[in-house]
Amino acid sequence: MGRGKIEIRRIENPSNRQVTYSKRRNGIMKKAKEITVLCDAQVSLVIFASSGKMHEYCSPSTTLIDMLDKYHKQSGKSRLWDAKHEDLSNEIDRIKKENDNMQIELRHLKGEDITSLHHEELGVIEEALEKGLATIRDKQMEYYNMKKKNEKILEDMNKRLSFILQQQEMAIEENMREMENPYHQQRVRDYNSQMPFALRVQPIQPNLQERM
Amino acid sequence: MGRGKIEIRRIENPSNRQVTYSKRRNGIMKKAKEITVLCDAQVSLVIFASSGKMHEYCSPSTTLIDMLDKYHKQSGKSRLWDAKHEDLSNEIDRIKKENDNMQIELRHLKGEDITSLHHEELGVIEEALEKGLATIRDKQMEYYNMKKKNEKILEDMNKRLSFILQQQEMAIEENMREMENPYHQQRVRDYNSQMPFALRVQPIQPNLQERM
DNA sequence: ATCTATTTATAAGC
DNA sequence: TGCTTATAAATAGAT
Repeated sequence: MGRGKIEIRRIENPSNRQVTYSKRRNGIMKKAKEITVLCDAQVSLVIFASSGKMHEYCSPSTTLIDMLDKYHKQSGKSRLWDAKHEDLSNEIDRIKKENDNMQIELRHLKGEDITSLHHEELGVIEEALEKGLATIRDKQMEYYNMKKKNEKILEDMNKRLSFILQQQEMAIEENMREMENPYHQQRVRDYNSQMPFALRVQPIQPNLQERM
Repeated sequence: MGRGKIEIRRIENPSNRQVTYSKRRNGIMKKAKEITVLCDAQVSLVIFASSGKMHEYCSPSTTLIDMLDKYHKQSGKSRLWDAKHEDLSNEIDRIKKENDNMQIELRHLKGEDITSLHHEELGVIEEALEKGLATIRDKQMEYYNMKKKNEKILEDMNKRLSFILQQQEMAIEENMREMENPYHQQRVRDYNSQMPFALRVQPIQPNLQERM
């Protein structure tokens, strides 16, 4: 129902998908409210967008908990809860095992708990450490090079600015010698007091914006 | 939407109400399925008719229980079900977080995913790697020293055994020259054939029992 | 968010 | 329920 007919299959364009989601979610919510009123029904509706955001509707006369109780009784699926508990327990075991393995690996990399390791295992760890260290040091080197480069740029800029400053000072002194009347002297003082601002150059070097 | 417009209020005629209920229930179910497919959403829908009859829809990729689990987390409305469930859920969250952190640390130590790290963080990692590497190398050194020590012991033993062997061979040759009758020759052959066994010394050095 | 041309849902009737 | 059809609603696409 719209300008064009659409096939009922995943909308690939994320933006379109989001828009359609909002519209249709509102539509369903409205329908849910209507059927509760029109037909004296009880509705529980929970929707999760792919983004994870949730919306819910529950008919006014009841609560989700009541609905679940009723659901429970009618479907006879009370064992689902136990099964869920078991699933959760299993997942906990699985993750814990994964956790332990990682912990051991971490400790080994930090040189802890290595007394029980064989020569070959030590070799593998050593290799991993060397590789990691090399990569980290490359990155550090990158950082230092960048810093050095920035320093050089700043130095160059300093030199240039100093040079300009000197030139201007010389020019001013020369002017002062030339102009003797009060009007001219005033102008020279003005010029001088504004100099510092003229030299406040912001060094907008892209490298300086990077993380350090 | 139909031959006539209707107000959204309870349909008094029970028969009409029942008919409308069926039609609209189907309509909502259809919409629910469509939004699941179109927008990659997850929907849980439970409807009770005033008669008490229940209908439900749940998106294919999930279960009512999972939906409720997510609902639980997002809405913060606890006590949707028993405390056990909540405990298990919480523990999973906790362990998963721990897991993620370790995973990140591991990856960093291996020099992966480090582009977003600051200089200081890189320094910390570098230090950890250096420390680990030093410890591992100490251990390796220990191993090499032990091996060298064992080698030396074996060499010494070899020298001693060679010396004894030589001595014995000399003694035998001398005996052979002295003894000429068959009886004596037989005894010498016996002695000779038993020699190798006499020299099979088991080097029971404690160092050799350690892991390598 | 708002606007419409169209599609879809559905009220009424059988 | 199922089918039909006139009409109300929902909504796709554009702005």
